[in-house]
Amino acid sequence: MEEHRALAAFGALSQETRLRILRMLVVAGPDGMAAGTIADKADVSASNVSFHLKELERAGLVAARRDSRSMIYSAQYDAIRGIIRFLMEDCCSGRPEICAPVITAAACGTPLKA
Amino acid sequence: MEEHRALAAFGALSQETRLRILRMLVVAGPDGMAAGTIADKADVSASNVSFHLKELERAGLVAARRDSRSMIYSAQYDAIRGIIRFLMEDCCSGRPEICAPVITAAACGTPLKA
DNA sequence: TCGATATTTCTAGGATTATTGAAATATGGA
DNA sequence: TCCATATTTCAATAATCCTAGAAATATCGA
Repeated sequence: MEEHRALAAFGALSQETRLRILRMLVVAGPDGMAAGTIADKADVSASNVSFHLKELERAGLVAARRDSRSMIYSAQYDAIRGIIRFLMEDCCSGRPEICAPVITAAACGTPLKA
Repeated sequence: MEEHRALAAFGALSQETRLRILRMLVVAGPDGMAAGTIADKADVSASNVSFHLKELERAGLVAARRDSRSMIYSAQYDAIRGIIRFLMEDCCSGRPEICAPVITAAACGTPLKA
């Protein structure tokens, strides 16, 4: 991931409503959620959710598709992976000891050797 | 890492100059770098570098200490780890398959089983 | 076609953030 | 003490971002 895209992604993640939306979409999975449903659950107005969804889309973190009258938004896992990787490469390239603990410890709750 | 701190960290990382500074400081290691040196290498004015360093400090990504006439700034590895972990927990809690590839693939260039 | 639903676009505002240069503060050495 | 160095603070400006509501667009069903 080039710096330019990383900057956009960090900018998109630095806003409370957007972070909340992205989290919801990650949990929702590939099926995604309709804009209206997102607005309801995130408790923001239609035009505001549209603004933030566009921002997330511009950053490549979500994708949109139309389903009848609804617009369905879904998280772009590749992009999320991209940011994590960007951070890791950025620190690890200089200081591998930074990431090592995260990798061995976190491991997404899934034991690495399982 | 609570959401509040994560938002601040993402905000700090979403600016070109600050991202550049943090990368330099990660490479510099625990010894850190003087504000003036950072300003030179990042090619920004003294007051501007001060502004951005304060922003990074507010986000907990760097720490400052005085050494004679210079202020030495150094990257806070714990905080960097914190963001990576935050992203991983956020996605992996809902969808473990997102992070798995990053963990097995990236691994900071260090083979996991070495 | 008409009306209802779902969402986006536009406009205007207020708020936050970034940049600049000048002035202020802190430190060390002559 | 005085001067030079290193950095921060301040004030003003420019730029960007967020929010809200009204109007516009798209889709569906009657």
